[in-house]
Amino acid sequence: MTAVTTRPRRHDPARRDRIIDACLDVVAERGVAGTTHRRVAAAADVPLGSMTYHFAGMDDLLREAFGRFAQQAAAQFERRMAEAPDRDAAVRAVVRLITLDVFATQRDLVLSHELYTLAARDPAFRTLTNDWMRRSRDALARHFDPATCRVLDAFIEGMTIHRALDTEPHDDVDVLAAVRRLTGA
Amino acid sequence: MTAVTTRPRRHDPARRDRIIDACLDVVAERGVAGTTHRRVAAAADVPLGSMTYHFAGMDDLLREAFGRFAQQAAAQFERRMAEAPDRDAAVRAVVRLITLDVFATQRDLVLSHELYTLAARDPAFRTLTNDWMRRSRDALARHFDPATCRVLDAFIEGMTIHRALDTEPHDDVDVLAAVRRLTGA
DNA sequence: GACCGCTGTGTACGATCGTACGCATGGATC
DNA sequence: GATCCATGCGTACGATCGTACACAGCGGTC
Repeated sequence: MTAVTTRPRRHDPARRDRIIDACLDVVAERGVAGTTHRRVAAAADVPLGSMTYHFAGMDDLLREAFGRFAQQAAAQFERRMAEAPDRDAAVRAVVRLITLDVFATQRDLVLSHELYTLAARDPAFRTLTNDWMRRSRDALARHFDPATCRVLDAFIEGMTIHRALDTEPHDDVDVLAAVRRLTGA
Repeated sequence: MTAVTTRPRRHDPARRDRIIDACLDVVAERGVAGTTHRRVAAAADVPLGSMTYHFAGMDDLLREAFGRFAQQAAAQFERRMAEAPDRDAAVRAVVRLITLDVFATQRDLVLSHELYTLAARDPAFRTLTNDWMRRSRDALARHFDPATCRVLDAFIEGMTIHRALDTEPHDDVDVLAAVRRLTGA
């Protein structure tokens, strides 16, 4: 019935993108466990039928969504590191990444954990995290040797997680000292 | 009908424990997303009704299960560190933790990630990770100063994750060097 | 040994899920 | 402007979920 509403539906290339973004929103809010086709469709304001039309299934959608997330996170990391003119500036950039930048928002923290959780079980998602890690290390490689890049990247990871989950106050000076020691600066 | 089978059902205190352990098994295998009352009941070999009898809901069960997991993981960490007689031995113990011990099994890796994911969203689970982190730091405190304990704990975390997710070969010598630098040894 | 209350279980119900499938719709072709 | 076909949507179905609730059966009490 009705059909009185405007129908500019034909050929909307942004629709698929909107679904992917909405999927990340739903995952951030309810977790992968609580992410359903219906909820994503509602968040993206598309009909339920669009879900199975654009994506083979939930796994397919999640792969695309987290691919986009990892891509954006890596790009942001690269941008931050590219701004550092020299080694000392790179050290301070790393400290800044840990103390406030990357997972400043609860959303990004949750999404990265959800991705790691998927990657821990599913090799398809592990390629996403591997690419992300490689790009991070490459971004660091402009200023540090390969072995240092590896441990430094892991250190950033661990510090970010701990600072996000820990309720106790943090001392940024300690982070700077640790990065200096780790990089031999 | 039937009722011919033996029925030693009365007062089985191990049943509740078995459900908790089975819950961890199911989570490790299918993720929190795929963990249902029915699957846990089947894994624990208890009737479905037992689920709601022993636990208020899935959240309640997960809290207990991950509480046990975090408790066991912390105890294992403490045990490993307690074996180190001096500072140098502690450094080598940390390296061993990173390179092979803690998350040697895929199961533990998956479970810890699932816990972090829950903690990132739910404060109730965050207290579990906080206790775990505090115990880890306290175990390290026998050999290192507080600031070092914090960054070292985070480094262990990050390295463990990266080594578990990364497909490239790892160099344990680099890890030793990094821990030495980080601890000022 | 008859009775009773509590512990634990079986089952059924309503909600919600993913997915298949028929059809509306609007641009392309002549 | 009539026809056709691919794109995209609405809906309905079967499966599976969490949970409520009636009741079975054993240990304690007299």
